[in-house]
Amino acid sequence: MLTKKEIRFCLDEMGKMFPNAHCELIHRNPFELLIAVVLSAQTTDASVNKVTKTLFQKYKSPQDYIVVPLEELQQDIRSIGLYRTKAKNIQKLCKILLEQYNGQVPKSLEQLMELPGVGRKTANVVRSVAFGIPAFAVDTHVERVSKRLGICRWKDSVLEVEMTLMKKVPKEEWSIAHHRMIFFGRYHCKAQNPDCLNCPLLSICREGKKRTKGLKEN
DNA sequence: AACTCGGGGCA
DNA sequence: TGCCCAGAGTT
Repeated sequence: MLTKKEIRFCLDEMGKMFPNAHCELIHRNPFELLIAVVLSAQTTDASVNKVTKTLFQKYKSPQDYIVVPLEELQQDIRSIGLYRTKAKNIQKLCKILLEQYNGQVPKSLEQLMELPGVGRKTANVVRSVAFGIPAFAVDTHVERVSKRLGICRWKDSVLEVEMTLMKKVPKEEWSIAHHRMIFFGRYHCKAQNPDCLNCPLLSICREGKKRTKGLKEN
């Protein structure tokens, strides 16, 4: 398992590789971010941004989403994966915001996770990005990178990965660390055929050493 | 823990 | 055209 110092080294190197790592979803307020993140499940941020660019001109508030027929909302987000269920969830979610939270987005993890279409990852992104609350959103990139590097164990659940990261990374850095790991995972430490030979983290990466064994010249 | 849901992007 | 990518919810 990597030490805190080794993890810091990793995060610093990721910062050099991706100095502009940040949340890529378009949003101007917590409500729009919540919608954007719910739409982003199992979908790339680029696809979501294509949809929200026009969506947010038409729908400004929770009321706007529930006064239209479900079919209309579904058509408006048709180009992303799982759009039928996502439209249903957004209407249910908007009703809950109006009925229970005076139309505002709640801030607690528990309240967010009770909303339909909002799981742990989505709730943590909203807390971190919209409200500036320290949170570690573990998506597939963060999970893969953590496991390959050796920050956590291969068999760890998503929750265990999150707990380990929160324990080993200073709280003030959770937000930037999670964005760096996402960029690192998406563009460099890819799921398929990662370029370990050209990775600045190879010297301490558990998986990288295994993968490059016998491949290195000399 | 395994399965389902359903698009876009890329080879 | 077929393979890979990205989470939540249900059993």
